[in-house]
Formats: sequence, C-alpha cells, structure tokens
Amino acid sequence: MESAAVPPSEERRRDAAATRRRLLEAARDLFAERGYEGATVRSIAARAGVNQALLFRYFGSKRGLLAEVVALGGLEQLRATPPEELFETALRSMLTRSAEEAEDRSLEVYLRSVGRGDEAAGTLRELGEEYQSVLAGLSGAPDGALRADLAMAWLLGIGLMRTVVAREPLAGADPDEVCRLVLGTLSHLWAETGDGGA
Amino acid sequence: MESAAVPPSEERRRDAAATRRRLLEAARDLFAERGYEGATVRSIAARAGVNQALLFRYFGSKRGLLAEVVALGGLEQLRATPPEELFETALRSMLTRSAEEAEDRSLEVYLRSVGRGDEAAGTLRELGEEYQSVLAGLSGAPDGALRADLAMAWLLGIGLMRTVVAREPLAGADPDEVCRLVLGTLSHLWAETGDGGA
DNA sequence: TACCGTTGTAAGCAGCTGCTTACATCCGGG
DNA sequence: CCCGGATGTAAGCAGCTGCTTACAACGGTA
Repeated sequence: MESAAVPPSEERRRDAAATRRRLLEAARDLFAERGYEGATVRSIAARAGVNQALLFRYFGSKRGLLAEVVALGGLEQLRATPPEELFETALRSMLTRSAEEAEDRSLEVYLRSVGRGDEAAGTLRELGEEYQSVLAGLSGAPDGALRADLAMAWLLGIGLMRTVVAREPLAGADPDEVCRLVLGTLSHLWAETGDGGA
Repeated sequence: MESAAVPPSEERRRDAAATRRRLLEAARDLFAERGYEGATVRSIAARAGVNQALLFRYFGSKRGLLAEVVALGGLEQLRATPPEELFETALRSMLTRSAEEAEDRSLEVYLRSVGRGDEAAGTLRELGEEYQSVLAGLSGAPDGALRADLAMAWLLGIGLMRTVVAREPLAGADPDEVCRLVLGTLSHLWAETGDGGA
C-alpha cells in the first residue's frame, strides 16, 4: 500500500496524502485571510496547486474542509495549552504577525467567519465553547463564565481591530506593550466586584 | 389580490421619498443582521416591498446604499453624543436587544461587515476612525489612541459575542450587570501604568 | 504484459450575485 | 383633454458560487 518511508529526496508525482495536506494548509490560510465565505473552493484549490474536484473527493464539502482545519489547528492546540496560559497565548498569537509558520490560525478564522447566518457557525461554535469553559475556571467568582465571555470578547475584538481593521496605533503596536495593558487591566476583571471598582 | 397592506386613504401610491426611506430602513436592518455581503440587494428590496431596480436608481449601487446608511445612522448619532458618554452609550446599544425602534445599528453593521476583503471596508473605516478620535481624548496618557483602540476592541468584541455568536451567558446577561463589569474594569485601563497593574 | 483501482483533470450543472435594460403605468401641468 | 417626466416593473445580463460528472493517466500487482 503506502510505503511508510518518505521518498528520499524526490516527490512522488501522485501522492494523495501530500495533496490532502496541501489543501488543508491552503484552506487554513485562506479561511484566516478572507473568512469562510470569502475563501472560495477555487481559490483554495488554486493556492494548493490542485484541481478543485479533489477538494470534494477528500473532504466531501467545503464545510468538511473547515471542520478538519478547525479540528487540527484549533482544538488540538487548545487542548495542549495549560488554562492559565491560554489567554496570553491566544492574545500573543493574535498580536504576532502571522507571516510564516503559523500552525494555529483558528482564531483568525473564527473572527473572520462569524457574522453571518453561516453554515460555518456550527463548526466554529464548538471551538468557542472550548475556550469559554477553559477561561471560566480562571475566576473564582460565581459569574466566571460571564467574565470568561467578556475576556474572550476582548480577545476577539483586539484580533478584529488588529488583523482585520488594521488601524493604527493598534495594528503596529508592540505586542509586549499591548499584552501588558490588556493583562494588567484584565486582572481587575477577574477580581472586579461591581460595586464601583475601588 | 395585490392590494396588500396599504392603508386605503393614507399613503400616496407613487412616492419616491417614501420608497427611498423604506429602502434605507430595510438596508439598515439587513446589513446589521447579515453583514454587508450577506444582505443581498434582492433581500433588501423585498423587505422594503420595492422593486430592486429602484435601489439602483436611488442609490446607484449597493455600496452607495451602505454609505448612506452609515452616514445617517452612524455618523450623525456619533457626532451628537458627548465624548464622555460615547462608550457607555455604544455599549448599551450593543447590549440592548434592538428589537424595535433602533435608530442606529451602525456598530452592528460594522462588526458583521468587517472581516471580508470587502469593498465595504473603506466606507466603514471612516466610522471607526471617528469613534477612535473621540475615545482617544478620554485618557490623559500619551498612548491614549492605543487605549482607545483597545476600548473599542472590547466594545466590538462584546457586540460580536453577544449579537453574532449569541452564546450564553453573555447573550442573556443583564445589560446593567455587564455595563458594571466592563466600565469598572475599563476605568483601570485609562489609569493603567503598565508596571504590573497592582 | 495486462489489468484495475487510485489519482488527477476538464467541463458543466443549477443557483445565486450586483446591475442594466426595455417597457408599463401614474399623475401634474399645458 | 393629452402629453411628458417621474415612478414602478419584469426580464435578462455576465460572472461567480459550491458541487458533480465523465474521463484520462498513472502505477502497483498478478
């Protein structure tokens, strides 16, 4: 069947596994750049250098492709990150120009794809709920889940302003500086009593 | 058959001004509900109860319609609100189920429409910059504009999570409760020195 | 060598998009 | 009255969408 060994230095000319991988990477990047609806199957296939019919052969539908992208890039990485590091990790991944070698761009996909009565919504909702449940454990308050939602709202909002709106000064700000401001402020959210904040 | 729900002795049967207004209201609502790309000219015309060709006669293009919606609903209202009330006003409009009688839904339009490599981006950018310049005056810090961007990011993020993702507990939370948490926390952002936050 | 499943390709489907065109119909002013 | 612009309508354009189909070419196996 499949000779497990990777070809020494030559690419096989017919390689289903490599084609699948190329499609997944192209889809990950295009979903992140243009959102689910904005990335067409033709553009994904073109970036992968592959005939678009193969996309449907390997993933069944465009939505199937999205599900696999989110499962690989988002959910796996999320489950591998300790809860107390999750927010800062996610924030920094939002703040870092994902020029090259970005494994997980699922939050970009998320914020560029929600907003319509999409079919993408269902697939992305699961990812959002995982984030919520992890962040909810960070506050001792009984309304931890609400505060987690608010924290995630800020995270998404910052990503929206930075990578989508791309407006100065946020777009070009030093990630460390932004992290300091946001994390410093958010520490008050976890402790906020709501009786005036002072 | 087609007499529809037209009051017998009230409206003129051919009224360009009324038709324009109906189109503007339908566009405002559909842009807010589905985003610029998601709202089709056919759906807008249908909701307005108007032939879609009239949309192009009165506004030239779909984008021209958007520009007028934003100018009327967003910019006018923004300029009429005192700076120190702007954030809370905008936050509350995000938190209030805009079931009926919502004059200004421009922030909903904004957050559902950014994210695509849209043609809508240019029109909406102006609105965002107005918000930024007003909010930037609220902090005495030299990086006031950055903090304004961060505040607006939270505002948009909350709107995104509440009206788009619509996930509990944020979606159903008491607006007053959310306002208290957010405003209490944000007061620290205006004062945050960045040397630890505590 | 002959075979046959796997991999890749070209073309086309119906349905939607923003927008245009050619044509009815109304209604006020001569 | 009756004409002409304002208003409303139906049909259709080219281009795009996700997806399917029929077919060609490869390459391991018997």
